[in-house]
Amino acid sequence: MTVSIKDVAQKAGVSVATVSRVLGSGPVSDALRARVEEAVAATGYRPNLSARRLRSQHSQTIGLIVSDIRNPFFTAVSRAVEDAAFQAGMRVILCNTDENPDREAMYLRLMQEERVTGLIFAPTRATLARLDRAGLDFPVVLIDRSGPSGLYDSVVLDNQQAAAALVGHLHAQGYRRIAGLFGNTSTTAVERHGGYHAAMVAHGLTPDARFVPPYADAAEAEVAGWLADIQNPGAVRPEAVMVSNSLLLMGVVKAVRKHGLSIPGDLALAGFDNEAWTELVGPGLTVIEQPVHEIGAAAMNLLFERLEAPDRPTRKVVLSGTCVVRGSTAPLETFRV
Amino acid sequence: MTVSIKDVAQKAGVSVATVSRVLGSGPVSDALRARVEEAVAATGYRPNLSARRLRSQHSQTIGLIVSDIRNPFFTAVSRAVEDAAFQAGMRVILCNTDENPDREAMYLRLMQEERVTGLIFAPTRATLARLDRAGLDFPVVLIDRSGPSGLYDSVVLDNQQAAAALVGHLHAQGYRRIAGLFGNTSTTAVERHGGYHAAMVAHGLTPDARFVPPYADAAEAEVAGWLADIQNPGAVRPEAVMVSNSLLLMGVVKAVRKHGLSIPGDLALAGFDNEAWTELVGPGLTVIEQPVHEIGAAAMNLLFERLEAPDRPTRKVVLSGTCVVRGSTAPLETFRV
DNA sequence: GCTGTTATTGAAAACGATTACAGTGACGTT
DNA sequence: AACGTCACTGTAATCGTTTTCAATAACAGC
Repeated sequence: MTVSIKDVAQKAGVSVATVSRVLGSGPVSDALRARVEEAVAATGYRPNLSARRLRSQHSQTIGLIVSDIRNPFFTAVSRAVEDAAFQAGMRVILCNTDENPDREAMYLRLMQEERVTGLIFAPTRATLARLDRAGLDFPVVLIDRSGPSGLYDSVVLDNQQAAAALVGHLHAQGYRRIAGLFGNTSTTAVERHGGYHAAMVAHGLTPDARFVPPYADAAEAEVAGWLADIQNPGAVRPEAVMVSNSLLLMGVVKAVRKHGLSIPGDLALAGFDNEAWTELVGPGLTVIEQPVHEIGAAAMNLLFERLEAPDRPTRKVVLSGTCVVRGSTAPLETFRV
Repeated sequence: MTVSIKDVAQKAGVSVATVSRVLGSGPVSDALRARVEEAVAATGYRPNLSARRLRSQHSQTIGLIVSDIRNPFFTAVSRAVEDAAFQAGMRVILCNTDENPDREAMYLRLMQEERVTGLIFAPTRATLARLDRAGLDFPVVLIDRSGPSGLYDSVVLDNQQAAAALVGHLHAQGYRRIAGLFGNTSTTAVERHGGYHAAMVAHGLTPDARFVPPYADAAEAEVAGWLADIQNPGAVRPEAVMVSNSLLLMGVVKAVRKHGLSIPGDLALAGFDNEAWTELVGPGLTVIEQPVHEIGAAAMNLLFERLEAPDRPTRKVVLSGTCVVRGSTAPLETFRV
């Protein structure tokens, strides 16, 4: 049915080797080259990539395993990875794990069966802990999350510094009771909590950290609890909250709106990820902007460099975020006297 | 280096055929099966998918070509497609075309070289017009965009009806000067414009449609033009605008905010795609919610059905959207007497 | 004991490409 | 004239599987 290199060779009256050389790069006389190209066009021949990969032992494929492509951070990263990959003539296999270690294990197995050239991976804490023992025979670059173990190259945000910057900004704007809201599954949240905690202490403030499952609902419920106390003047309610990711941030905004309260009048907000909508909500939300495209591109670079030099020591690329200040953290005194 | 089925066979003292049968499904005695499984575990053997695909002539791969994965609509669809694919033991190759016909052509070629089992494709109008002549030898399901030609299965929203519903809603709320803002590349926009136009005429209103490139900036600039006239009481400015996709909608919101105007007081808004942020912006934005997950799932279903019955007549699955009413289309009389 | 059946098993032929190797002229050198 | 070199070109091995086909053994029926 489908036309193979042999059919092309026959039609052009040459050997398969010659056809292969025309398609790839080898010495072929102009006359034969023309005949072959004509035969290729006439037959509509397309090389079979499975056969090519099998024979050449190069899959030209890189794996990308993230928790959920619907998370805009990973969407942007994946786009950067795919652009870089296709530019280098490689394909990408994208997998969503939903933070489920079983699925992570299954996809790691898949990566081995695909004989991927390399893998870019945002693992859960659980998988990260036993990644050393997975026996992967291709280079891995971790993104977004990474452990202290220097076994793998990685690209991460400077989470400590970013969280500290948000706390510092809120402090400078006059806020003192600054709560922190964090997801309870990723190492990212752990690091951001670290930065939050250190900065609070450094400013002589009392940390007040809450950990919730990484869903908007959970954040909304948590914050709804605080806000219910608003009628009670005696209650000590946070004046501001630092939120460790955009999904939780969305939940917090929902809770505030549902209670008919105002930002930042009743609660100041600062979060992570400069998604398009953060500019449009209320007075605009102050966020840390991650260099998402750079993170994907840097991961690909690390991967390519490691492929060239497998034995160089591993590196951790730490990129810093930018604090985008908007109305959600307006100075306290401008609206409370 | 990497362990092959031959190594496993040798270690277990059996033939490669037996190993293959253990891994797949074939008659193998319990004794040998145990020996093979032990050898597999001991060697850490992983079958080579390229070899398997080459030999079995089944790629177990489906292609997914969209314009940009960062468009939340496609993000959600892709997630649905991937879930369904992995459930069926298949892989997905995801490609972003940026609405560029050259890239579409290149990725179509790639799909042929990968010998994909099937393709799910959101083509530009240009590519759609010559898709018949592409000579693809695998089934294709079109999503989001589709022509009248019944050559391919497709899954689309009932765009005419949805746009008409928005116009009808705006009309019912008391608005009369209702502008329409559409992207100028996709068939989707064409259909939505059709629904808009018909509904306007049906309500005895004068259509006022503008077509812009599908970027937030373009929409923002367009609307900024209208709003500049606000000081001029003689100018006939739209009271409301129906926007044909969420990216443009974002641009419109930006323009209104930048001019310090209010929604819906100065301009009522209705758009497409119920993204999370539309609930949080201003008074909430009225939108048509597309059944995104269903669209992806339906596309996979059509694909699987066609694989089973290649000759059945093509089908077009038309799903209808839901109108989610929010504050951006509050009744005109509530704020203007 | 001979034959037919059943259940396993292995040998070997694909699948469709790349590539090492050898062969063939043509041509220039000595 | 003999020989080395150069530039192509074809033959055949190979990548790691699956699958066809034949071979073998065990066992029942006669």
